[in-house]
Amino acid sequence: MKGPSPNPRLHEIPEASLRRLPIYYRFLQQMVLNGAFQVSCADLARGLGLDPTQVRKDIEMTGIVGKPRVGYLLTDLVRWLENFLGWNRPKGAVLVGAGSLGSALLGYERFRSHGMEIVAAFDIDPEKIGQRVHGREVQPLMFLPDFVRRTHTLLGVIATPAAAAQPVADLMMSGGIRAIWNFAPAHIQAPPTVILQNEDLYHSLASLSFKLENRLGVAPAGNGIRYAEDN
Amino acid sequence: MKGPSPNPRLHEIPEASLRRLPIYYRFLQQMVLNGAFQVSCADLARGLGLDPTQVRKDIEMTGIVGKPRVGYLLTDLVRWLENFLGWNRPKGAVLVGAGSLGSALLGYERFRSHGMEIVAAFDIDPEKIGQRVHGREVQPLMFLPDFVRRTHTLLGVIATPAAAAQPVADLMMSGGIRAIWNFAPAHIQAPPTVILQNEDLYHSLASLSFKLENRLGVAPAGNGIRYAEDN
DNA sequence: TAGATTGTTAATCGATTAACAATC
DNA sequence: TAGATTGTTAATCGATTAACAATC
Repeated sequence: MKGPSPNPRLHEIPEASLRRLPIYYRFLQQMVLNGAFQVSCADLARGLGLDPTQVRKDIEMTGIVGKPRVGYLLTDLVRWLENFLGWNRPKGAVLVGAGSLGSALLGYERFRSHGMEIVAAFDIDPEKIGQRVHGREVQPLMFLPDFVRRTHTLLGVIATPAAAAQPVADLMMSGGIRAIWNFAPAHIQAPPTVILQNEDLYHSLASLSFKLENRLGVAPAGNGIRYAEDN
Repeated sequence: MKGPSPNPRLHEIPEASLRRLPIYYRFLQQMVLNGAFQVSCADLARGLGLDPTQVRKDIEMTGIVGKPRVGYLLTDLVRWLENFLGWNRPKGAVLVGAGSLGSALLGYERFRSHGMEIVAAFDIDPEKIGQRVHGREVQPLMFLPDFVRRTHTLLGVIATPAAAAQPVADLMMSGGIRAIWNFAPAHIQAPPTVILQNEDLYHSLASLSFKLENRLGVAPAGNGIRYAEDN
């Protein structure tokens, strides 16, 4: 068995498929705990209530080869996915914004086994600077570019208020950050060379609120605001 | 001007479009602050660096009618979007899990102006029960079904460890919860009558980690784990 | 062998993008 | 009027789903 071979079409892998892999991964880990030692895509589809063809396509996309009529060796598939996603090679990250969300993120110990380790935290608030949050001392924001440059950190996490997001992103990029995980509810402008991933909760909330009213028919009578011009 | 008319195809509105509306909304609010009073889709596209046709389609989808050569009255469009998304009709929600993430979510005051108000928090940990978090007293988890039934709450937020997610979801549904916003890294099984929205950070991390390595070429030499069978 | 599963190709579906007519 | 923008239809693109051959 070999590691994933260099795939010339790596950039063509659909985002949606990438985001489903952790679902499979978690289910596989559960199977390991349950003492299983092999697994088929059909097992995965059944267990998770997903479309079998989709699961097949997603797994196939990672390049692993299975055995017809058998499936995959469980531990092989788990390690394959870890390697495919880079979860066995944690990448250092800096976090800006030691508020409640930032502190919560600093407490996510399992980020490390999922490809990311937050190695330093920064804030602009003198009250927060110097405090220790989950074992890391909050540093002054102005130290960030130098820190990033010195440590060759490529990943930045933004957990600031909306207004600070763009300046913080600029500061990160000035130090050499190449990928930004943005939790602030703000649109960040960045060159296409920088990977930008937004985790804006209000985006989700828009979808959820809309569905709740329209799919469940929960909206109040009248179903709308009234304008003066209404008759 | 009238509110959005009943649209027989509401369920066909693409998720992706729904999730872009908050981006426009925020930009429009900024424009209001800047003193503008009208706006075209082209303005939005330019300002946000998005495809103009896509912005047009998204805005049109909400059913608002504009004026050729002019666009939309800024305040009209802002209110239209608020109404379309249900953001002017906050829906009560219960939260389970008063850990660091749950506490952070309880602190999001602007959820209320985005369609959701967390009206109660629950936990199973005796240490947490009775504590006040951002003005709400943490109640014993066992009180949840009755609370939900009594208050006709339809929305549930899960911010528990993974293992608790499914039982908590079941408890919520037993009380009448119809939509679940799940922040726990776990796959939840629910009937299709329940709206389920997962905010699993590890899904995002999978995508981010993969892109960082493969789009930026950051993976270490060898680019893979080595198995004993390797030559 | 029979049959379940992988591997692969084709068909469908839906979202994005492009083109163009209508309008103020 | 001219021209920018809305409104609408068509074309493209990509992801999902279906079909089927290969394999152990």
